[in-house]
Amino acid sequence: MSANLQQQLQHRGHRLTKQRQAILAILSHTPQSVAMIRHTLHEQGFHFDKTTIYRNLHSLVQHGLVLATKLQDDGLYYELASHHHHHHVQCQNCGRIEDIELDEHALLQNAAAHSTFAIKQHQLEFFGICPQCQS
Amino acid sequence: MSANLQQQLQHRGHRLTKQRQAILAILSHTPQSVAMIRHTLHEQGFHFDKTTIYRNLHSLVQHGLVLATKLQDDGLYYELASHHHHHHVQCQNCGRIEDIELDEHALLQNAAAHSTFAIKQHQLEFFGICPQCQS
DNA sequence: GACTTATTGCAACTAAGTTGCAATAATATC
DNA sequence: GATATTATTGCAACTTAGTTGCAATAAGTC
Ligand SMILES: [Mn+2]
Ligand SMILES: [Mn+2]
Ligand SMILES: [Zn+2]
Ligand SMILES: [Zn+2]
Repeated sequence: MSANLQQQLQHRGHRLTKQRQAILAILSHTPQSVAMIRHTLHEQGFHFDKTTIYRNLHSLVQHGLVLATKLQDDGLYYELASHHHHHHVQCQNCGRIEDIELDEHALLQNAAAHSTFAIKQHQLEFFGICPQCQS
Repeated sequence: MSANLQQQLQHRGHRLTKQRQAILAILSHTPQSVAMIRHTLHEQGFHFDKTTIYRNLHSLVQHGLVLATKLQDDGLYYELASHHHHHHVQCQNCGRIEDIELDEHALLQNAAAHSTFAIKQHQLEFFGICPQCQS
């Protein structure tokens, strides 16, 4: 767990419980579902209550340390927020998820040019076949 | 209900029940949640079981007559599939949803240029403030 | 009208996520 | 280190959208 992240947590009055640390240790820049996170925690020998996991994810999102994304299935996927804004591609065959960094400026102009709304945010995910599954 | 739609249904062995007709009559090109659809049905004096509504929406999506979209909240939003591919903007203030037709070619090139996946589909929704809510 | 079978309604169920609360433990203060 | 404060945890009970099995109903066909 980065010193920076730890600072941010404590600065906000968050405590460094072993639950929160374990959860943060599992999160990465690849979005993971709650089921995946819980599964990994179990593999590592942790047996936290689901309530604890949900509450931690929510508060981390609330405080901007973690991002929640919707993908194809139900529920949310969580990833560390420490990267700059980007999107994802998910393999329709194996489920692998990868970051994809678009030309955001082009995207936003494209949108602004076709709507009268003052656009504040967007949600964009791609689906396809990853290199491994192509061959 | 368009003659074309009716044809498609019967061609696929679907029956024109009053339930299915009422549901289709409510659907438009603006995505609606199941709650909204059920609410309108009630207003119109129909009291179909929720099972019937879910099953109809699912089979209509399955057969390509209806599109299901994810927006900000949980659950899916349904709209008629008879338009060409497009996206939506949802007002963060009043909830109003509008179609938005992007330059899809530019979007897909933007994506292809930044990923090694063979991209097959995408999911893109915008959120902002509608003209009415701006003033 | 009689026949076939897609569709409906109902009741029971499932499971993800939430809530209230008393017990616990991380931090601050001395 | 001991003490006080309160964020956080675990548990049990609950909520609620959506699903499933099945017998009754009603489209569509001849
Ligand atoms: Mn990412
Ligand atoms: Mn639309
Ligand atoms: Zn793959
Ligand atoms: Zn509005």
